[in-house]
Amino acid sequence: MARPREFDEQTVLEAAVRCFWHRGYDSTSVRDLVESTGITAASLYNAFGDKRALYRRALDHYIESSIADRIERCETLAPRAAIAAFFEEIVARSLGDHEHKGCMLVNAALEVAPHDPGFRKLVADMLVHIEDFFLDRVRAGQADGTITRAQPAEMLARHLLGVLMGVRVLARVRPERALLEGVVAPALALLAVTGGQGEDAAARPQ
Amino acid sequence: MARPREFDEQTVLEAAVRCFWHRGYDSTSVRDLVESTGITAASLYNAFGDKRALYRRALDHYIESSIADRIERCETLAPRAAIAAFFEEIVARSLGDHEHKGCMLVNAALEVAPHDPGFRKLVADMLVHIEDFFLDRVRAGQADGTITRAQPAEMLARHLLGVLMGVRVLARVRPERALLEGVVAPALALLAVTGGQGEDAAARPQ
DNA sequence: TGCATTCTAGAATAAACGTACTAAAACTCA
DNA sequence: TGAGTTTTAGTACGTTTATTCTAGAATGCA
Repeated sequence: MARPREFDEQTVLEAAVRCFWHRGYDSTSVRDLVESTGITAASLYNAFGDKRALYRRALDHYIESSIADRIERCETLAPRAAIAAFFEEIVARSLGDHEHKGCMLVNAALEVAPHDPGFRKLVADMLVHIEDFFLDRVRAGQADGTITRAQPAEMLARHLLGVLMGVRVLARVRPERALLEGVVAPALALLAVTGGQGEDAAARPQ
Repeated sequence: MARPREFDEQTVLEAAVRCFWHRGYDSTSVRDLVESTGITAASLYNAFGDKRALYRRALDHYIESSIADRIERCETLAPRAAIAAFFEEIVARSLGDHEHKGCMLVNAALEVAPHDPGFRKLVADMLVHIEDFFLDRVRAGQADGTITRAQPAEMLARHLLGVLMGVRVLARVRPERALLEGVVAPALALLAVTGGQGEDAAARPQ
């Protein structure tokens, strides 16, 4: 009934992610996007609306392919292992990120979320989702005795979320292994069952 | 010998800080700066060079008046109190920041530092300075027995720096007291001397 | 084979951008 | 007071921005 697209939407989206991830929303021009996606501005506007809508699609794509995927891979592991694996992957990725792109979600949290309610909700919801992953694993660990009950699961989960954000920020400016691992290690140690005060109450499950 | 300035450089700098802090570097136009500082573009270029140089001056001013000042106020307190007071102030400020401006240094860490070696060094050095403040207080606490020796001071300091960055990011998207305090509380609890394993070696100083 | 539709390419648009220029005004020192 | 200097105010400059328009090419269905 009509002429079919010559470009693959998925491929274009991935190129857009690369652009926005690397330079952020404002510093990425439509010209950059045209060059990097290989399609013309007209096709781009026709297919995605405007620059902001394309950014939204790119961010969604990043979240799905990067974050949601990582959570899915970790959430089936044993509690402590899940959390440790999650952070190990983050540190490894951060150290391998020689362009200092960081995490596109964290970048969005600082660049677009504070001034745009739509994006703010998107980012906030995703942060809740990550927090829920931590919460689920902490609760499971507290239930099976592998994670301390000296502090409420909710608090530990929030702490882990905060540490995650911290690693993502620091990695963009000081991508040093000792620093990033130093940030994470105490958080993991904190989860350990010490046998000291506060653990007694946790001796009997539930 | 010449006509004196009609504007006060300090006042202009403070207005520039407000602009850049609120909207970041890219989203702040020279017209915004002209409007907000009250001086003309010519005066602005004459006095500060170009937009980037003005941003640099504004960031320096922010660092000096906001961060360095806070560290100065806290570093004379007792070890645990210093760290607790530091975070209390951060959380209070974050919750009172209804424009979601966050911390200008953290914003710079994500917007300009990754692509500009000059700014990257400035931000990195400042992060080291904050880390050193934590390190100094942790060491003092370990020396007088008020902070755990279960983990090396360097690691605890790095962890605290990471948590600080995390709070600053989260506050811009989810400025909820429970969340921010939940991020911080376990970090403070971590510093406590538990009397459990690892503390024995710390019984005798040095 | 044609008609309707939707694609592509590239030029064109208007607004906003950082910056530079011109001229007048205001000050200090001789 | 006048020479010299630097600040002002306002405008103008050349880019770059996001977006749209005008063609023409390519397809599916009748």
